[in-house]
Amino acid sequence: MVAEERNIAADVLKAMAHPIRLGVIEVLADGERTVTELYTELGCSQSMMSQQLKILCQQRLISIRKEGTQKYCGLCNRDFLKLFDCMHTHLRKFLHFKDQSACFCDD
Amino acid sequence: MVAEERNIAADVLKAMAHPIRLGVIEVLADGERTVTELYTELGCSQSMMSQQLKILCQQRLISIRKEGTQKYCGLCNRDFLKLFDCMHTHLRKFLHFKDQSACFCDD
DNA sequence: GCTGAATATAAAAATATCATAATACACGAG
DNA sequence: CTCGTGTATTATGATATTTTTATATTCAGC
Repeated sequence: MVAEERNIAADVLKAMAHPIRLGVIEVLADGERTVTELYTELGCSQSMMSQQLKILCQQRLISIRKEGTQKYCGLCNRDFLKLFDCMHTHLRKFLHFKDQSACFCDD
Repeated sequence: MVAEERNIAADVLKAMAHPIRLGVIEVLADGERTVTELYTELGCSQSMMSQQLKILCQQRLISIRKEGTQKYCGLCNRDFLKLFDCMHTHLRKFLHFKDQSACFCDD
């Protein structure tokens, strides 16, 4: 990866690096949802959800289609779902270390 | 994933979501490096690198071992390297859409 | 103990992100 | 046309990240 690509990749990752936005991706893995369904299911305000969806959409992580007065959101790239598997494994290890206070760093 | 896990996962992703930190992971995929090698290879200041390495280490993405006056950095979890494959594919699509101005969003 | 190389920390200014509240827009039903 | 529902935008303050500069620490060799 060349430097410019890393800038773009960092922006994509940044778009995923938020609890609500991660939640959206996880929920959408199960299939399309409307905006209302998303903010109800994830327990945040309508405004908050709208803003987070915009960020995900700008990085082409989700797509949005209009149907009447509602909008349906879906995943653009199911490939990134692999991330959740890696993350699960990582968190197990990470939390394990946290419990044991066995840290590689000195913080 | 439950809400608390998503917070932690978001922190891990945030640690990756930076051009230099992505570069570090990419370089370390090839094998251990000293701090000096890293900031030379990636073209940033020593101080900058030291700070970024700390962030990666705190999230257990890299490990650091001391040897004399130097420190050697290595990957903790090669599993996340899959991300670079996903990202490559994604960037190809993303840049394609950018070129074509065929955007799902209205920005 | 002194020096130099490798690395870490602190402080600070610029910028970005987060979260909330208020308001605006779009559209179908009646 | 008006009303209600679904969604978007804007403004704002609080907080966090980024980057640079300056200084500190650590340790091997002399």
